Amino acid sequence: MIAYNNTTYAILGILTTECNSGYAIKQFMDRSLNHFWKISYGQIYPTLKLIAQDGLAEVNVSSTPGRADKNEYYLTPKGLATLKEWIEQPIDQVPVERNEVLLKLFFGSNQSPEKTVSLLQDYKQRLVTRYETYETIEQGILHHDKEEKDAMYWLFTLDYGKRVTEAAIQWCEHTLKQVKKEE
Amino acid sequence: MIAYNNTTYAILGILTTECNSGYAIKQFMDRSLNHFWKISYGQIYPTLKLIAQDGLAEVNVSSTPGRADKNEYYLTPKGLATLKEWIEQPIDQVPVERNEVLLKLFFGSNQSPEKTVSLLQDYKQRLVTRYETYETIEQGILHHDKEEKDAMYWLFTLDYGKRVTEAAIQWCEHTLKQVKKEE
DNA sequence: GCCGTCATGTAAATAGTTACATGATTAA
DNA sequence: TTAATCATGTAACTATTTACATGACGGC
Repeated sequence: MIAYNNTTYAILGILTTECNSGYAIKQFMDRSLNHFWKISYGQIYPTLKLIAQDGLAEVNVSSTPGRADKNEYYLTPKGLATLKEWIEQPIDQVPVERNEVLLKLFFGSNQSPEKTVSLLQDYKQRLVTRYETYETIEQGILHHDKEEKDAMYWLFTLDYGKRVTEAAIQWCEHTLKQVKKEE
Repeated sequence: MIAYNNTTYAILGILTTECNSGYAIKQFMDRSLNHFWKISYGQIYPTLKLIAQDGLAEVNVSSTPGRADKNEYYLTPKGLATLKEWIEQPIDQVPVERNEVLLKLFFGSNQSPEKTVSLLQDYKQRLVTRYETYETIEQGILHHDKEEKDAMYWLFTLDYGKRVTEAAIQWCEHTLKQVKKEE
């Protein structure tokens, strides 16, 4: 079996839900996978083409009068098998998560402590906002998608986001105290 | 002033330390920035060339008899100014950290709970190993680089890594319990 | 004689974003 | 009339990794 990249598998995965067009996939991603997998149309449309070409999905052009044509993709048994095989494979390595704030902080001795304080305060603020977004999405799932077969798994990934973000916020607070001592 | 990418700034930053050749930069990165910024030779050498071209660093070819020539780069005042300016800029957005484990977990309903348990156990193991690596590096800095002007900042970034990794490990344990109930 | 370390570099492939192009409908 | 939503797509650019090529030294 051919190996695809993770973005292709992400799209195959979304095709197991109600979403079946490029546009719908993007919508779905922006609302739910956004915190750990994000892609642009520039990747979605060519990937869908490839998926269809390789027989992992079948295309159906749906025409609604007075609406642009919509290409609907439906997973074939081969497509579902390819997805399942990938899910079962253990990941080969945990990738390095690039962090621009840490990169700037690492070279912080070339800067005044006050500027470092600003950097950290700004970062903390963004993390707090992110945390609140997670909570909002979580509430949405709890209220509207409780019967959805995937709901439990969606909540797991959100819980991850919340826990890791909370740890990062606490680190900000702790580090801010340390840096302020240097002023 | 021209805008460079973060990788270029990372290299400029490393040039403020004792490291001044492509090879030394790679060594340094692998030992210290590795957990939040990783680059390959394929990026380092071309970037160093660009940095020199733009007058951000000067090159000095050091020849030791019976050794390959070494290109030593030294930051110019312009290079240092460029670095400082970048450090001071607030980051424009916190990027999405891609996570293959979360991606597989998100589509977990297409798989048996036992397989999900394996996925999480494997992930947890890798995170524990990572945590231990951070502790080792931390001890190294505390014992060997205490007088180093950058040591405090290096420890801050390690603390971040430890806290976030610990939160992820705890999430694994918590989620494993939940998934096991489904079996 | 082989392996690890020191040392520099390029070419090809892959991955991904951004900007652009198009065009219809609906609601304010 | 203007903005938002629906809908698809491509071209150019940027970023990055991987694989390859080269070669000397020192220790086992």
